Amino acid sequence: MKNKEIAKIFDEMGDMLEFLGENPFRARAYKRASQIIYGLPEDIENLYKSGKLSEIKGIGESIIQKVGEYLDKGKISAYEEYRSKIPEGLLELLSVPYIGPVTLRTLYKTLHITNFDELIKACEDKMLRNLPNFGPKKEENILKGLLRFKEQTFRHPIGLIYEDISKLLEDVKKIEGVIRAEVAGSFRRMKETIGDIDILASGENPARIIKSFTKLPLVKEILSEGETKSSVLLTSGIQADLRVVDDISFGACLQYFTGSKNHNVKLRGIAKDKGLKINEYGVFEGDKLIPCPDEDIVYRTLGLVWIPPEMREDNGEIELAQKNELPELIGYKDIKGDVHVHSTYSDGGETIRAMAESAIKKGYEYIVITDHSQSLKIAKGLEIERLYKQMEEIDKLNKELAPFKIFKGSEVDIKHDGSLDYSDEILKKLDFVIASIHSGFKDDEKKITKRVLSAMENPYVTMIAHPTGRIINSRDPYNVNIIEMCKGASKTNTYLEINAYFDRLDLNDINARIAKEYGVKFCIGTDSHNSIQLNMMIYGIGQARRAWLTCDDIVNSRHLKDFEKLIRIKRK
DNA sequence: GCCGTTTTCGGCCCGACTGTTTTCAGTCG
Repeated sequence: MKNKEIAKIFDEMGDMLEFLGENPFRARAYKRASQIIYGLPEDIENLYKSGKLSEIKGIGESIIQKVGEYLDKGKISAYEEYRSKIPEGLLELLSVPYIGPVTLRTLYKTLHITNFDELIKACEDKMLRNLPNFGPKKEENILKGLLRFKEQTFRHPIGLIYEDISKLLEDVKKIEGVIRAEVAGSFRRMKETIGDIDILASGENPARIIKSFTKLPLVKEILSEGETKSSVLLTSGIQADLRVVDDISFGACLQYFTGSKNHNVKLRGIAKDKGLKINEYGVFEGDKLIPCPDEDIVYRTLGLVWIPPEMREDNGEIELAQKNELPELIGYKDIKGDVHVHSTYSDGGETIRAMAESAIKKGYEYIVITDHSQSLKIAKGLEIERLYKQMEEIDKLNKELAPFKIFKGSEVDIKHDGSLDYSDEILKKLDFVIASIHSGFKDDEKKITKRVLSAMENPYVTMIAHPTGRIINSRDPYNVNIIEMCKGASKTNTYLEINAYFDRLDLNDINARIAKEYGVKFCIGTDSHNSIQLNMMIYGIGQARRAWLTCDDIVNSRHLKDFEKLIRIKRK
């Protein structure tokens, strides 16, 4: 599937046009097309061939022609032409704070800057301050931005900063004069990674609230401080922004700062068509303010129903909200049990009993213990003897802990030839078999897809875990053909996992949405190796909500009895 | 470059903050 690579080219073309000083709306059109293509729940090649690409808003004649050119020849001549005009690596500087297209163009044309190191040197040599519209302060900021950029090139996985953010929010809520406070931005949309933290507060005397905010213990450096808005750098190195408004504008402001940008741009377009104007203070009819203390009023005023934040990416959710046809997403409390849990039998840190008791405390009805299989020596994979011993222990515990149920499972390796790490005779004895790839990540598409497909053909395999193997900020997905995998899963009634572990979150939102189109059902599993990690379930649910999944799609949102039936469905 | 039951041309979201200016350009979200 070439969606991602094509999206990347159009994104870059947008940057190039901006840099070259072309019509900014043309640049934006490319970027928009890029985002649309990136989020497509279907293979772009199919859409192109069936002529359905032209039905998508934001994709016009010129983009379609270029998509065709890429599918045909593997490159786009317009892109190649722009690229020949711009030094390699120069556009990376657009990601540096304080450097936009205009600044970069000036730097390139006057000082002939073409990369990161040259720009650092120019700043240190004080070469920037005498350029038109530059000064010492701007030079200093750019240097700071460069150093910050060098330190922190990755976005933060949501699971790593969730607790920090919750703590910061608590601190903001305690500031004198604050009436309400919420975290907005990509955090509220439950994106798998977070760039910076957006906090929104309402209260009287915003300037005083801003002042208190900049003095919170977590704050390392103040980047900007105004009457209603401030940006700071936290001790953890993450940027946090606070915006303070009157309580009557809280809903409008929360809507506005939750984004995404594309979602908001479209909403504003709708407002405009209705003769209204939206900004962070509310909806305006001429000069008349329609107060929006709560977010749903913004949507209602525009003739829409309220849209869950996780869906706000302008991927079709606005059109559904206009028709009141939004799916009822799985809720954060709808999961009835965890299907991917390790114990001390393999590489987990706690006993089966400890994990089960923690699950009971969370209100779960069941868990599936899925320790590694024999050949994964590095993780103390279970030889058959120990697997039997584990089964006995689970039987005993189940008598004691009923009606809570521990299912006997295993995370079984898919070997290089596509066979599984236990024989069918053994697998038959388990309630829930996870098959997953832990080796041969570099296999080509054909081979790795075949491995996964043949695992799914096995009647005892219940689910494929972390189906693309990617690790956020660390390992690219292996080259499995998503569409073939989805077809296979659907055909064989094999579930696909949404792995909730903070740096996996795999399937991700886009792939899970594609899978749903093919009729695939899912389980969300935390891959926990200790009881605290059971809490990561929320990140998996967030990813599922971003994929528009409902309880009907998620097998472990079912109560024990139904779940038990659904995990046996293949064996009949 | 995209879009349009008012338009096939002329629009394209909107405001805060900073640093440079002396009324505004650039960046950011």
